[in-house]
Amino acid sequence: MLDIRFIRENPDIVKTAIKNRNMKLDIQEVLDLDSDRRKILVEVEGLKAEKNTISKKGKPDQAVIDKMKALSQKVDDLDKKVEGIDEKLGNLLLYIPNIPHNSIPIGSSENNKEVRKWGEPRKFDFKPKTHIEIGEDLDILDFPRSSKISGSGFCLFKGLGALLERALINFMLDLHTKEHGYKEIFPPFLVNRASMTGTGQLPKLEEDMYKLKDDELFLIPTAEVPVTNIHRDEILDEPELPVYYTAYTACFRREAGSYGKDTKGLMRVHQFDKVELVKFVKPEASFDELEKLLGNAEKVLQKLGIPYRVVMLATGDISFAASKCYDIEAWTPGIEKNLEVSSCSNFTDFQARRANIKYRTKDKKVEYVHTLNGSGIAMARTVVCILENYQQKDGSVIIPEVLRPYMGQRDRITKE
RNA sequence: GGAGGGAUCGCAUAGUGGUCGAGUGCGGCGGUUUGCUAAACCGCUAUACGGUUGAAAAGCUGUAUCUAGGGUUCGAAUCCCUAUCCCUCCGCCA
Repeated sequence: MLDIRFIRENPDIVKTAIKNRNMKLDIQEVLDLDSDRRKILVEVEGLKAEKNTISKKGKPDQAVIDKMKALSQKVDDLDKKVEGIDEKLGNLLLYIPNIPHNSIPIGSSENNKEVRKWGEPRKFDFKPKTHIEIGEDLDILDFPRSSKISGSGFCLFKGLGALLERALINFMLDLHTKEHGYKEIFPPFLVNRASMTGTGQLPKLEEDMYKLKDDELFLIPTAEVPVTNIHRDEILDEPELPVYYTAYTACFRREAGSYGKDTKGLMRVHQFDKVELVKFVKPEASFDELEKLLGNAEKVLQKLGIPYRVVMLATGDISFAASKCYDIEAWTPGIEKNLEVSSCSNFTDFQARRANIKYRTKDKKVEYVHTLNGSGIAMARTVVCILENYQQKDGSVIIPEVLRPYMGQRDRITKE
């Protein structure tokens, strides 16, 4: 959410931001409502002041009571008007996106900018199989049965496949806690509406979320939601910052409207595991912190030995709440794609304002923190990368060295 | 699922219809005193949204906020209703 005062004072910046995001949104109504609201506030607050003065005098006579009744009636009417405006205004503000940072390219996804590449795609002396074929041949992935149990878009890991999944989670959490200074969190997987609104999933993306109708709870689409909301409605002290959290959670996404896209195998599933990185930082540090966060996520792929590229997203491609965002795309030789395995974003004060997360500076001022998050990294697609990049001619898969301690020192996955 | 009890300023507590513009203690910040530390003493101590002065820093001022939302009343922290959360007990349960 943007600050209404910022919009009032910088309408052109907001309009440009909306245009650069290729969105159609008119902010004139917001400006009009805001100025109406302030006019009425002046009037109603004056009347309330008068009421307060009278009621402080103690027991009134009949004339005063009559006057107060009339005043109360006026105040009620005006209060209702303000309430109506507040509701409309609040709703409109929730649909105004963050201002993209001036360091990112303007335009649609075609203007995304590759900032670096790491690693060389492996050369195969045989035709590489897809992870689906590898998984079936090794009997570590079972799609027919996951469909039977749950439906399409789910996966069932078996044996060393299940162990690989668990090894990846533990490896990533250890890396981020021991080497990158994050505190480990294990949050609830079900959250309330206030949390979903705080991080920006609601109200816009409600149809993408799994919802428990009887309890008004949502399955989390990412650990970002519960972890960022840890500090919702709080004022942190400056010395506490920066706060770094990492969390493993399962993530649940309906993927409504994406039927037919990447539906094969593990590329787009309704439930997947992810290790997430979340930061709360001082405003002046947030763009440096984004680079560090990105580096932390890249480190996972480097240690796993999977080639990738880093892409800076253009104004039309970054998410609603983000000011700047990098995607990490890993190369997968079987399905021959660059798969997005991580997305690292700086939300500046956009989420903090929505979720009301602040900090108190040394000279006692209260300001919004900046929030960031990034996948560090998403599991299902990482499994795709490992299986396809490390497959051997004999059908086995070499286990990357860093994972071996988590897999009983085993060095390859073979059919059991 | 059932029965009770509770939620007040960072923490602890006082407050059962107007003098609450929320008291007190602790903590925190600033000051006095001091060779240093402590103690003692004095002062300050939240957030949001407006208005206004100012170049700005900042100040002055209004309104709202005693978990949240409704209601009663001329007037609500206080009375009533609902929701949420916490605690105790019973039942069920990994």
